[in-house]
Amino acid sequence: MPFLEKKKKALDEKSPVPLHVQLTAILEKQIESGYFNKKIPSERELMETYHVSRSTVRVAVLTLVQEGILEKRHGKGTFVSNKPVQGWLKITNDTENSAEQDIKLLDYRRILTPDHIKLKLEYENECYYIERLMLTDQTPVAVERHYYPTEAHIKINASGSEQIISCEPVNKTDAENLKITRGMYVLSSESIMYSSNGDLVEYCKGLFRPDLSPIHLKMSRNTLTKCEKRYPIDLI
Amino acid sequence: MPFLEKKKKALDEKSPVPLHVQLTAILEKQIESGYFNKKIPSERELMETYHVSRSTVRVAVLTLVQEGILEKRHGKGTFVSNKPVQGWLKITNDTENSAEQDIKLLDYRRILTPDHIKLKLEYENECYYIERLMLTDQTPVAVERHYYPTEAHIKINASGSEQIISCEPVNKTDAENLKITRGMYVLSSESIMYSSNGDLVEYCKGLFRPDLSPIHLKMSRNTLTKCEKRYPIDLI
DNA sequence: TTCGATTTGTACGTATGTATT
DNA sequence: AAATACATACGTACAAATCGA
Repeated sequence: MPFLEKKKKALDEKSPVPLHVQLTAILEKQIESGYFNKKIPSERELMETYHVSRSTVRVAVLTLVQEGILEKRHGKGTFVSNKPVQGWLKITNDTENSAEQDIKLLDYRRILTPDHIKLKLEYENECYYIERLMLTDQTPVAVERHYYPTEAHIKINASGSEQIISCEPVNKTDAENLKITRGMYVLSSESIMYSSNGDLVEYCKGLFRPDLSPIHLKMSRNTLTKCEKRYPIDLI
Repeated sequence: MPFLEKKKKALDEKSPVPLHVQLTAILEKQIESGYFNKKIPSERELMETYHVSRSTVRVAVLTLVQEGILEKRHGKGTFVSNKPVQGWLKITNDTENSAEQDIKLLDYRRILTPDHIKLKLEYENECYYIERLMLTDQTPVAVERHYYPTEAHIKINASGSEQIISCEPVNKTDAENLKITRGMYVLSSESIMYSSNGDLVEYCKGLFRPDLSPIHLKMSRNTLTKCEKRYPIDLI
């Protein structure tokens, strides 16, 4: 029987896995569990808690910064990032930033999960449904349909997503909303977002007028550098 | 008149800009100029050359590693990355990896630059033109049209790109090649790739059958994690 | 195969600078 | 002005991977 060891957080110096990797893992778990509200302990505090040097702490923290999980602010501290995973597909309304953006709520209710969504929502029977019309200078440019699991936390930050882009003929209602003729095609974007523990957070399907809102990606060697904005999702 | 100073590479300790930032800039320039063939000097050599500590060298190199410009290999050294920027849009042929991929060359010649491309190719009068048909299991799924500046180096690595995705009605020839009926819509992807010094390397327009090859993006918080493959571009 | 040399990885320590509160 | 937090920079030492003699 082991001694009374309540200090579960301790690094194993004899382990072949490096100290900074162990520390990274501990921090990541604590962050996921919501143990830190927004700010994590300072480098000095982490040094003392885990009996490691400052450089070890810095490497561990840096790893999580690179993964987008933490953010450092000089003179202030290190904070849990609330940068969501969404926001990579920039809708380049040809009319530039000066344009007036607007969102019109078309529908919002709790519904029985449609069959074709069920698979993606992990077979939940009910879900929340939001349908919105996006406008730029009073011109409709997109329709978005969001589906959320009923027990999902509101305002959770997604940590991963998948997106499938295609095009398809528009149906009657959407055509009317987008003010285009029936039979025209629209750009479609299906996206599924996951939380850090793998749960599904949201399924969304967007239909875009290809003439008014193509999808614009800007990339450098390692990352997407400029696809800042998707329409924000503010749950009521 | 300045003294005879051939030693252009020296860091300014009194400068407000950190040493590791200065070193990063020097290395980046040398890399771009092709000064290093593949391997850059070891950490020890850089320490001695620039009279800085190992940690300073490591920070500078790490910066370039994060930007995807360098790659480290334990026990071997640090190397100039040749990971190209292309290869982010994964064409998810619904028929999986097992499927037989094929490319049919439709056209390849030197042409007068079409007007609508001229702007993108920086007003060059002539360019190389390649038109290819992509097939999966003998089924045509996409048409790609590549335009290269005539004096561009072959097999250069792009370091940045922009991509615009939309959809449009297909013309007669493309419809025949893709074996779809005229009037149908296709997914279109315009992409422009730049070299590290900002020169344009390639302009490409791809037309995809939306039913057979939607565009699939997989993302984590900071990066695209799984959009490995675009059709390889092997110049004859 | 073994051994040494080289190179990056890990980890410690110390000191000082700069931003924020 | 002082305390706190991260940034920069120096130093040392040993471990682990690689390669060639």
